[in-house]
Amino acid sequence: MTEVIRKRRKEARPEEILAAAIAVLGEVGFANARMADIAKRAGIAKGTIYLYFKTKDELFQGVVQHYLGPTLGRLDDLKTNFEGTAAELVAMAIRHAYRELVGSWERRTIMRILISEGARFPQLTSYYHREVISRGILMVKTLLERGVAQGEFREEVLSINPAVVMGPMIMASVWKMIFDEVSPLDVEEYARGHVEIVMRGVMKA
Amino acid sequence: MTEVIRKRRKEARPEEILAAAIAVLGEVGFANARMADIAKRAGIAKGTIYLYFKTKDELFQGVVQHYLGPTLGRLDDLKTNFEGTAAELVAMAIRHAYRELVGSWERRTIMRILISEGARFPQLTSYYHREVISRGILMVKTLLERGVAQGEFREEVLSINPAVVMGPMIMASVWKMIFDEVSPLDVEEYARGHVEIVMRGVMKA
DNA sequence: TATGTTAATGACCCGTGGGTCATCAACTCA
DNA sequence: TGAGTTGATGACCCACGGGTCATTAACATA
Repeated sequence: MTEVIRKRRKEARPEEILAAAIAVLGEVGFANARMADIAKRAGIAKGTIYLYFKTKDELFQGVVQHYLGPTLGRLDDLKTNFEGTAAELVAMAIRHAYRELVGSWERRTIMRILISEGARFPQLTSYYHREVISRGILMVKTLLERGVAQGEFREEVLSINPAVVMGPMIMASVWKMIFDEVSPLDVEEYARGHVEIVMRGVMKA
Repeated sequence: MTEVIRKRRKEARPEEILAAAIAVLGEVGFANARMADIAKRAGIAKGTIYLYFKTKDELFQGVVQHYLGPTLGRLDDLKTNFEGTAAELVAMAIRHAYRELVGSWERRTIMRILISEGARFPQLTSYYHREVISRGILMVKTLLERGVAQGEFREEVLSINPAVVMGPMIMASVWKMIFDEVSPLDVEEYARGHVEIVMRGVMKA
């Protein structure tokens, strides 16, 4: 008869549970993730999760907010504080976005689950769109306009859907999620290609 | 007491079931798709599905093969039979790919489910990679080489990962799957932007 | 019309997993 | 140190859905 040892850690629990949750979600997806497995990974009993999150759905919502929150806003700083050519700024922004979105296993996982389960979580989908996608698009738009204003970029680029510029990044994210085993992606090299083709596609001369 | 009317349609069943299956899969995803719903949509009883497909997994495999099969190979014809500038050919290839992949609800659905459930179907994932992705990449690579050989494209483009060129298309696909409700995508206009930026990014002068 | 064959049915079985709650133990404070 | 509070536990409950199979009815054949 071994004694059952319990630990009371009201403060630390939520974060521990979120960490365990995204780990399991990333491995097997939302539908295949069992609450019991998340609990096991967090080193607690299943019931404990329900002390902090009412349902599985709410736990997922917690995961999204926790791991997406810190990203937001950083991009904005870049563009206002930077002095230099628009070209340099664009290149820097793209690399930054790769680091934040493609380079983060957690954020790739969130994106993947929103792709698969998005219809069941419309509020999270629009949250993601509002906080990540449309911010990114706005940023691209702003940078392109700046480049045109400074005479570095062609004027026609203003008629291009800014999402096109972000496109290759999404592909890289998708690739790392599903094809990396069969054919690993060198993100560094890929990102260089992305910057290169965008720069050329956008600049005058 | 209404009579139960049964129809015997051994030949037509598999295709009817596959059609019902992809419809349901596209609406709710693999994990949330119930065999009973697929049966209902096909106008048959649940047990009937199992006369033609051993398991749910196998049914999904059938869906992928059925709706992906016809795509393959068409792209190849394009490049061998076409006489013209490499630039025209690239533009045409991109537009063609949009029509085939982004424009088809069924193929977007398959891609979405492979993203979410890919880990559970490694053989399907590698099938998709082999038959769709790496073909696309090879095609891009070939076209770029041709453009360089004909002196239309810059030589540096050969060092760019061809997947970058396909990237925006993947984004369009993802977008239509999850964000179209909150912010609908004009695929035509988006594709034009894609062609434009790639052409500029790739051509000399 | 009778008989055999087989496509089709749907009630049923049962493993699975989200969610509950009576019980317990860690900690507090008097 | 004893009573009260509350974080933690895990056995249990039960809805759900994949898969089965005895039964039924459509069609062929003679």
